[in-house]
Amino acid sequence: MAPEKKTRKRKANKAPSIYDVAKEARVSVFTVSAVVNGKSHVGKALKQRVDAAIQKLNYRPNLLARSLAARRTHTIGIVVPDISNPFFPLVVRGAEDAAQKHGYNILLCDSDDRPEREEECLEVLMAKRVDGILLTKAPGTFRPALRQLIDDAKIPFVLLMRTYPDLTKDAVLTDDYKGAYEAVCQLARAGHRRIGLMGGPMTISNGRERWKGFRDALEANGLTHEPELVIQGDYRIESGYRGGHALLSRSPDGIYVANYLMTVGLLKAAEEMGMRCPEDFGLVSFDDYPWLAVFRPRLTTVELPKYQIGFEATEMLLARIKNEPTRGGTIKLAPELHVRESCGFQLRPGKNLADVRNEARG
Amino acid sequence: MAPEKKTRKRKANKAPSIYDVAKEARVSVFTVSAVVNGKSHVGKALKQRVDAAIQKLNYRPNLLARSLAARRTHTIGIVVPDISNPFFPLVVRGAEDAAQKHGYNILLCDSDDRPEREEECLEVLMAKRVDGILLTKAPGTFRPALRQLIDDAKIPFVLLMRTYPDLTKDAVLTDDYKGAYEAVCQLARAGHRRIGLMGGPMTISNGRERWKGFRDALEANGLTHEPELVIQGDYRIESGYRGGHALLSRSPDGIYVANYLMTVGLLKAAEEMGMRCPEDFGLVSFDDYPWLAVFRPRLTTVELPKYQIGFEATEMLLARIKNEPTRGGTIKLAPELHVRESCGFQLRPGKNLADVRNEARG
DNA sequence: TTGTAGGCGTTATCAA
DNA sequence: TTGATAACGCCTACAA
Repeated sequence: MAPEKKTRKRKANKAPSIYDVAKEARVSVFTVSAVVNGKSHVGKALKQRVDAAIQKLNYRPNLLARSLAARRTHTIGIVVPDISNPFFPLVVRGAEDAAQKHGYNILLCDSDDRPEREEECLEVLMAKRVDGILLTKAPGTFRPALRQLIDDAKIPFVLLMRTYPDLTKDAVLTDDYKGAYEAVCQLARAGHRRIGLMGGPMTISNGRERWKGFRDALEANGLTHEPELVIQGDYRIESGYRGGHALLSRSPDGIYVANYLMTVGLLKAAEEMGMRCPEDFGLVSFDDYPWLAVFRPRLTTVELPKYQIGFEATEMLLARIKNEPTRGGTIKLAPELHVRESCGFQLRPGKNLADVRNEARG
Repeated sequence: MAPEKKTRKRKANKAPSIYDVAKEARVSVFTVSAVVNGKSHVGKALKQRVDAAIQKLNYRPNLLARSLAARRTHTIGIVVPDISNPFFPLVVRGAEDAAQKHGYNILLCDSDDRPEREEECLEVLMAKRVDGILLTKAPGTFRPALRQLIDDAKIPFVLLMRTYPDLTKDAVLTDDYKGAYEAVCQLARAGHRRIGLMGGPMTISNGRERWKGFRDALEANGLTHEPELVIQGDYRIESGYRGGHALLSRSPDGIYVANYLMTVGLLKAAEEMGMRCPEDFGLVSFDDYPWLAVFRPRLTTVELPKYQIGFEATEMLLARIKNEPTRGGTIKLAPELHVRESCGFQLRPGKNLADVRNEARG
């Protein structure tokens, strides 16, 4: 028996494949592939036939199949603690813009800063064969099996906002030490002496950095470090609220809060306690937002370049993916102090702080 | 010549495949597949051998290959105008939670409300064979070729926040008409008579709905509709800022703003013009956020259940994907009025509005 | 219950 | 320049 030529089933009301195009144009699939990808040189005539067939069938390559064959998905994963924390949307937007510029897409995951969920996210991202991962590391270290998986996959990671040296040195951070240092100096400059800290988790690198900046700034300003004025939160509103109650009851005259959500919680606590900012306490917060310029109290903040973080991290990741001779490593972006009323800068030296407060009250 | 048995190359320092597991466990790939997917009944002994092999090799199925074969990616696409608009993160979070619950992931795209970008997003999502798409439609209609693609792909869509009947009736919306109506009624209740609108684009369904609600509420309260007090923006800060300057210069005593970002812009304009809220104009805004309860002016808002929008839309989409006998159709979620000081409710009837204003000024 | 072999839609290798 | 055909890694009839 003569071996019949293998025939592909003709499409039955499903999306056309490269075979359908090849048949329509009376060429081989190779030729179609070459035309579609602009590789190899295809003769004018053939190319036109192929283009016509593509047009006629409204053909679009199946990127899944392409990814499987080419071992490249043109998709990157991004794991953030919580996209609904207003800090991250701009980071993600920066990442998306950079990715899109290079023809990549973004698979988004929220870890809620929980190690188990983070692990699930990473597993599925790797199983879906993303080309690289942007990670804002949750507290804790990877389990060995996961670590093994990551090593086997040889997939590049770039860290966002938080270090995790065991995994990689490639990271885009902000200079949190400096930011916190400047925040506290601003409070000191405004005349505050008993300065409290509503800080982040010490299990997170930037929680530690911000704490160090706070501590060193106290010292540099000749202020004493009072342990009871230091509270550790988890960057969520609720912890800022509870911490705010505790902290404010100890009457600090200035407070540095390590992120925006905790500031919101703390202000709620202040209100419940009938304490006003900046009349009763000065405040400097991390993260700035457009609306902070129009609401009162107008917050003095240390702005972090969120968009840039996402954008540069993605550029770095793509460079790794494409194996470009890259300066990877750790990038530290500069924070920027936005001075507004909440720090109490109106209360300048020369005027006694207590007096000004009484005026404000009266 | 005896046909040699087809042999798969052994893994050379790359992720183990189902073949490697099969070899290790001395079974066929079918058995491995059956064990991994929990289908079919596999004998105790074999199952144990397979499990051991999986463990030993730290095997994870390649989801790309699975998707190609099973024609199901367990990934859904979501297209929003801009994830950095604070309205959308919670929507996306709701979608992610629902998706994750069912073992799905999310591919995120920003359209910037530009039709060309929206088209690119949709094309690539479909090319990557997502199982379904959540879409916040940009203004304008689809080009025929895109429409063709969508029809050919037979992929389910669920619309978010904005209708587009030509595509599908499946949508999760908010009752924007009612929300706007109530917002304006609240302004009227607070004693305002010349009420202005800082609205959204009339090219977007909810822009029209909110406008209608505004108009009808004016009429229901016996107020006249003054065209010069109606301004159309695009839901961005900048348009609220420009519109705010224009609108405030016409001295309305109450303003309804159709979204949060435009409110931020309008408040900035007010500040530049030296006008205070609520003393100089009452304000009701759409969208609520946790921080609006702690900053001044405390905004009266019409809250939209953002998280629920994303969550329910995803549930609906997944029902379609799984071909469940579903009540699809259009869901309208109820908005919720949060009354705070910005609307001027302190200025109750009985007290003359102008008088109260003078008090506040004095 | 378990194995064999073909298909999913590309890319990539090697001849022609 | 082109074409035939084997990967890519998994699922799934159909057989045994």
